[in-house]
Amino acid sequence: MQSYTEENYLKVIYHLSEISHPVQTNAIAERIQTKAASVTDMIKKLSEKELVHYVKYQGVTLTEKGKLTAINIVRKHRLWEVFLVDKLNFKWDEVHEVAEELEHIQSNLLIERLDEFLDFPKVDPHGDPIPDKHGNFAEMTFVKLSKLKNGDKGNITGVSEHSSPFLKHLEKLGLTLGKRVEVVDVVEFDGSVELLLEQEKLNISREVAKHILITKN
Amino acid sequence: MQSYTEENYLKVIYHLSEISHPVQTNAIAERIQTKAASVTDMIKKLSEKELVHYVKYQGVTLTEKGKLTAINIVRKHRLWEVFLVDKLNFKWDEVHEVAEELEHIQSNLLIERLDEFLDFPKVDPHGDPIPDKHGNFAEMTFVKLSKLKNGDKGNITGVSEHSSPFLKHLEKLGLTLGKRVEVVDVVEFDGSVELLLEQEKLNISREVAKHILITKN
DNA sequence: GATTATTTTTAGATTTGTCTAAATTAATAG
DNA sequence: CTATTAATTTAGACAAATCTAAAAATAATC
Repeated sequence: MQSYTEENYLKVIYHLSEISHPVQTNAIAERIQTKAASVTDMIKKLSEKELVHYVKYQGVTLTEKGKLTAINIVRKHRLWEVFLVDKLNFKWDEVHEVAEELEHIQSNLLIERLDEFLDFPKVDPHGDPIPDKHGNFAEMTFVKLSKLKNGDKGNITGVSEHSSPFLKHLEKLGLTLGKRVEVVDVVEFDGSVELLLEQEKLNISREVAKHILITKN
Repeated sequence: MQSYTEENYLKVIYHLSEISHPVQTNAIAERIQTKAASVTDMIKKLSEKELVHYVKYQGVTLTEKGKLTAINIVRKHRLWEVFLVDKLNFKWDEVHEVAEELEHIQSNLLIERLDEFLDFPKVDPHGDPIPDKHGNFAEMTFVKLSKLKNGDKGNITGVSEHSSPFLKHLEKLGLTLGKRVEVVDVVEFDGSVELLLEQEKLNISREVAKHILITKN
């Protein structure tokens, strides 16, 4: 059993692993809002518990055991987000902080029952995949909207940026999960994208397009 | 804002206040599974924060501020219990430990939405009253089953003992919340009670009868 | 009312997670 | 390849919550 704090470190290392391998001390410190020295201390502890591989000055990677623990926390986080949005009418930009707390509740029965109650969702309200109880993710087949060509069509199935300002912006534009879009034109000058959404034309910056995930069809 | 630990102390002091006034150090230590010395330390801290009145060697009582905090935790605990039983099909003897964790989640929005989602329940799965967001309890009008006389009728509306063995025992006898019972005879010899429950006769010990709460009608 | 017994408190130590400041290692630039 | 900069680690300290052992206060008993 790990402490609340240890769980947070594992989760952060897991997420950062998708960007850089191995994960460096400073990156963790920034995400966890703490100092590099504190991170070093905690990494040593996690290393003794065989949850991470650690080589001085080289950064950390999760062991199989650590990865499973981290994935389980991600599973709980995302299931709670679905609960908050689907059952308690939270908006998709309001769920993160509360889910950060709920993800640490210890009860396998609770989480399996919650999964069932929510009808075994495959993605959270941001389109991020929810692993099953064994830590397996369903295959996801989306591409960044910024990679589409003129005439390409598809549904919005996720976002790769979860800040409230970004999500609110998408909300205002009507670009929410499940919506169908068609690329009318990719502007050569600035890379911005001209879209067709429910018969309406709209233009989004390349920066925004990069963070919208599309399942082509 | 209080820590997880401070919240637990306040909750325990609140519950013990219903038995003895003021609450003594040892009683708290036993409930919190810690040592008397640790309790003294924490009480001093809570006293400095003006959450309890504390006089050395005389025990503690909650201040108005401390009482409100405690009631809010009780509110959260009981609402989560309703959620677990009504929505996730937990049994009434399975909910306590999980609710002990969930009661510390910090989010007013969450708890108000949960209250709404559960349709503003007035009692938890054990019949204990759920205070509203201002800390007010609905008036409860029940008596111990052991106080009823021959011929008295009423509905089971609560229990005053929450241990799993006791609840499982009631479950097996069919004595669950809402059930209507009639007292056929109070046995003079041992104080045991002969009941009529759905046309079936059954006998329960005085010890059990003392912990079943009845609304007469 | 003096003497035990019980309860509570103090004093000092421990653990977990954090910090600052200094030292060390690695990376980068000339 | 050396000098500078950046990242990381060590050493020592601190706050929160706990503990043990001893001292102090209160309660119970003869």
